[in-house]
Amino acid sequence: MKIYEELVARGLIAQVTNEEEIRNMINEGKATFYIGFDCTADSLTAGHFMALTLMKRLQMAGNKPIALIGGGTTMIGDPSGRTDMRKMLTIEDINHNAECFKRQMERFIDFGEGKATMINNAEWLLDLNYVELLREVGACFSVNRMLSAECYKQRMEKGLSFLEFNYMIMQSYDFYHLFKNYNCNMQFGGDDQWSNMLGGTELIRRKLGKDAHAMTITLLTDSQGKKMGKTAGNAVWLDPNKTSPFEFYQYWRNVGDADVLKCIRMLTFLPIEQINEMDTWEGAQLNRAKEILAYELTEMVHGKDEAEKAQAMARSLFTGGADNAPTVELAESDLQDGAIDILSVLVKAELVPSRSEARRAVEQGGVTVNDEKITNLRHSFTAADLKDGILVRRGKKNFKKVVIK
RNA sequence: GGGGGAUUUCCCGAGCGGCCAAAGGGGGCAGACUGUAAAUCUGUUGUCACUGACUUCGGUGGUCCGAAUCCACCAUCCCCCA
Repeated sequence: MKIYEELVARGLIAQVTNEEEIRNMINEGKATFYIGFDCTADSLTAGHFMALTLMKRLQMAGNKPIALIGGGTTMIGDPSGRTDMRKMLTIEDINHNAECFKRQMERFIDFGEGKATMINNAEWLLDLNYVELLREVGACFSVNRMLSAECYKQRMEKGLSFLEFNYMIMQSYDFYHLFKNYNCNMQFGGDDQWSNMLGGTELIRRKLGKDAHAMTITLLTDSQGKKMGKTAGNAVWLDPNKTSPFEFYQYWRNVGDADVLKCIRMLTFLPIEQINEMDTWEGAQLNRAKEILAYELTEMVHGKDEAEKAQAMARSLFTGGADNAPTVELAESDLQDGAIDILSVLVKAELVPSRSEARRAVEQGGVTVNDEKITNLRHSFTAADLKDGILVRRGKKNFKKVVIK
């Protein structure tokens, strides 16, 4: 199976400008393509991860990726799919974020000589001259057309600033620039980027009279149509300090039944045949598939050691013992009169954000210590109790081992 | 530039001068049922020294025994006209 067919089989392709040409080009390893990453945070997210795997797949097929860091475009802020304006970031933040992105990407993509390139569009965007740009590029865009673009639709009701309106032009200019200077003939991106990407191919056609291509990746959504890679509004980060390997593992371990196979297909590098076999699994058997998914992804992002640790921790936790639990150390000074009450323990272990929540958790029967339910709010522990450590658990999935130094 | 409207707890959104820590929904958390899933049901959802106290309703002052509610100014956003 050729790469293009594989991408189709994995359900990764959403839209393409010209299927025939793109298929031939990437199957023969002749594409030089780019994917842009705006550095709006100091870590990549699970969402970017899919783009990175795509980059890798294409690289393995002989194509040449360009990872474009959006140091310049981030100054503008992409309004696509947003209902309100992004917070404006300072140039320092953007540079810092770009650095973080760079480090994370290097783990996945081989940027060795001639294999892949990483560029920052700040290099050319920041020096643009306004009037020159208007005459050079602005003349090629029709405001009427731009306004009808899908990515601005939502914003037409709530308001769209001129700043953000220009995002499409910046992104188009990127493609034009890369096409001219790096022989980049194709752009990939999330499906929400489609209109921005077409802006680029259009610009290239107008300015240079040549064809460039664009292809979008299916947005990873769950069975209810919600974007995946988020928990309660927070992104699942690739940075282990922002989302621990265990949390990362658990996120994928807990995806819904309806979504497991889709995730495995789209995100992992397991052979298609193997995935198709799993397709027949159902019911509780899917739990096995979820473990595979979680392990595979954690391994790619955090390495084999971390993946194994996370898996062992998850297994032991849910089957009784929990030797691998994250440990919290208390000091002698945390005790009062030689003891510490359960509420304080919960707060100190960061299992709850406040004593009030600790109280509620206990009152509702959600707190367990060494597998015994605690119902007494005043239940307390002495230094002797804590010497060997106690396993404190809030709800089913949050737990810490608490020990005294 | 002129006129009008808005700003409430994580989000949306209701709020009469005292009965407002503030309706309702969403989301979150916990419990039951399960398979660490989904759906469903129940409870809960400002903080603390928790049958009580304290801090919240864009900001700052003011009126009043008492203000999310009234007044003044400031800030931000939206709409209409130009």
